[in-house]
Amino acid sequence: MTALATPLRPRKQPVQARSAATIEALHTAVIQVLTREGLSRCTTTRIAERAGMSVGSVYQYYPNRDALLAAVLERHLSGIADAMERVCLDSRGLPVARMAEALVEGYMAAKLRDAGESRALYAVAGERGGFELAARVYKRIEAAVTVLLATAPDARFEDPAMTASIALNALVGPVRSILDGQATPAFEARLQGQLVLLLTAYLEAGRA
Amino acid sequence: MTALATPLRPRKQPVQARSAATIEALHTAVIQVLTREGLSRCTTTRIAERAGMSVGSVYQYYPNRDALLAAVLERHLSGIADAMERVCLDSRGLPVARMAEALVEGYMAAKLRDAGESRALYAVAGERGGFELAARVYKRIEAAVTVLLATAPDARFEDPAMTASIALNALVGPVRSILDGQATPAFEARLQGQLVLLLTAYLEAGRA
DNA sequence: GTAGCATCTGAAGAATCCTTCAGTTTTGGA
DNA sequence: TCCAAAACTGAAGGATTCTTCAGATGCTAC
Repeated sequence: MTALATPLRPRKQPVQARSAATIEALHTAVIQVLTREGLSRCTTTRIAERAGMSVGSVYQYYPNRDALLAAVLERHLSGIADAMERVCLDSRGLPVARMAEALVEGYMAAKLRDAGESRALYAVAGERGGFELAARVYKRIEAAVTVLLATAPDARFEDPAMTASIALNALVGPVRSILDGQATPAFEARLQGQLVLLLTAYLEAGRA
Repeated sequence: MTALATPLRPRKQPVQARSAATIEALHTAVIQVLTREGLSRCTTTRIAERAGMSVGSVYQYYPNRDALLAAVLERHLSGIADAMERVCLDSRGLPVARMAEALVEGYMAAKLRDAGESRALYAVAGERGGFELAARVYKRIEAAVTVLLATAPDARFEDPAMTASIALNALVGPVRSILDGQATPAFEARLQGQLVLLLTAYLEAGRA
């Protein structure tokens, strides 16, 4: 809610190799505790125990619990954004139908790669700096998609930024619904087809 | 996570008029504390204080904090579902383009009517019974939309249930993005137009 | 091999929180 | 008017949690 930017930053950078491993263990422990216990029981003690270290070590790298959770969320979201930016670069100049395909496949792949992680972090994204963090990362992706749309040979959009925003956000809900309920690969495939249809129809209908 | 159905139920029904008022005050207090303090600081004491009553009173109606939060969330979601079911009834037999309009307008109206409430409850929906509760309510809406789609004179869908699910979930993301960032009414209107375009294009493209 | 920095440990203080319950106040009907 | 049931009160027990810090341990460069 308030400006918690500074105290949400990590505390120090790893110097030796083992500390990098510690941070890694910490991050995966967060995911595990989150899925097994839920956000409210995702406590520093439990995280440390799961990571096989002492509570004190946690505070060596993060000034408080929220900073740790924010770091894990940020890494996750950054990964998604990286993947999407790559997709956008690789799809420049394609017809919009192909862009739709690429965007859907890229987003689904990125989110479903570590389904557990994605699922677990939804709760974190709904609190504290989570909102702002997620919003910032989505802006990144939106910007990339906006640029991408401008390169389409078979379409020109009146307001590419808004089109990009709608297109992206339209994927969020359906993909999350897969993650919440557990879907079979077969169902996922059908759903991917439907999402491609959704985006393609929207993009083709929306060109000026 | 685990089966907490029973202890999440309210504890007793109001008999006198004042107790109904108490419950009402409790619910609005939850929303207020939620928006002002966030989920983790949305404590029984703070809620009671905000509602102008003693902590004990809270436990007269709800067996625990989670049950109270679940009740508030349930009422909110039920309201959305009611509105959407009404929209579906009122739109039977219309061409799919009109259905798309009605669905978008109905959903946006329902969610934005109490924007603060919607915003506040996203956090609650991401924890505990929130998942299941939200899933259940969305199933209700999906069912209504599925039935609605079958009445379209200008389209027949191969898998109406999936089409309904995609269409609905596609609205979730964009509308939430409005709620998170604060949007001007002008922007909301433009966005509504885009969502109508999105749904219309999808439904018209998806008819068998 | 050893000095010195990097990491780790984990008990303990301080702060909340959830929930209960014995007792008080209010209400509505007889 | 009066009383039994309904509501409400709020201090206190029991349980967690977050965070710190003084000391132990591991690593690496010299």
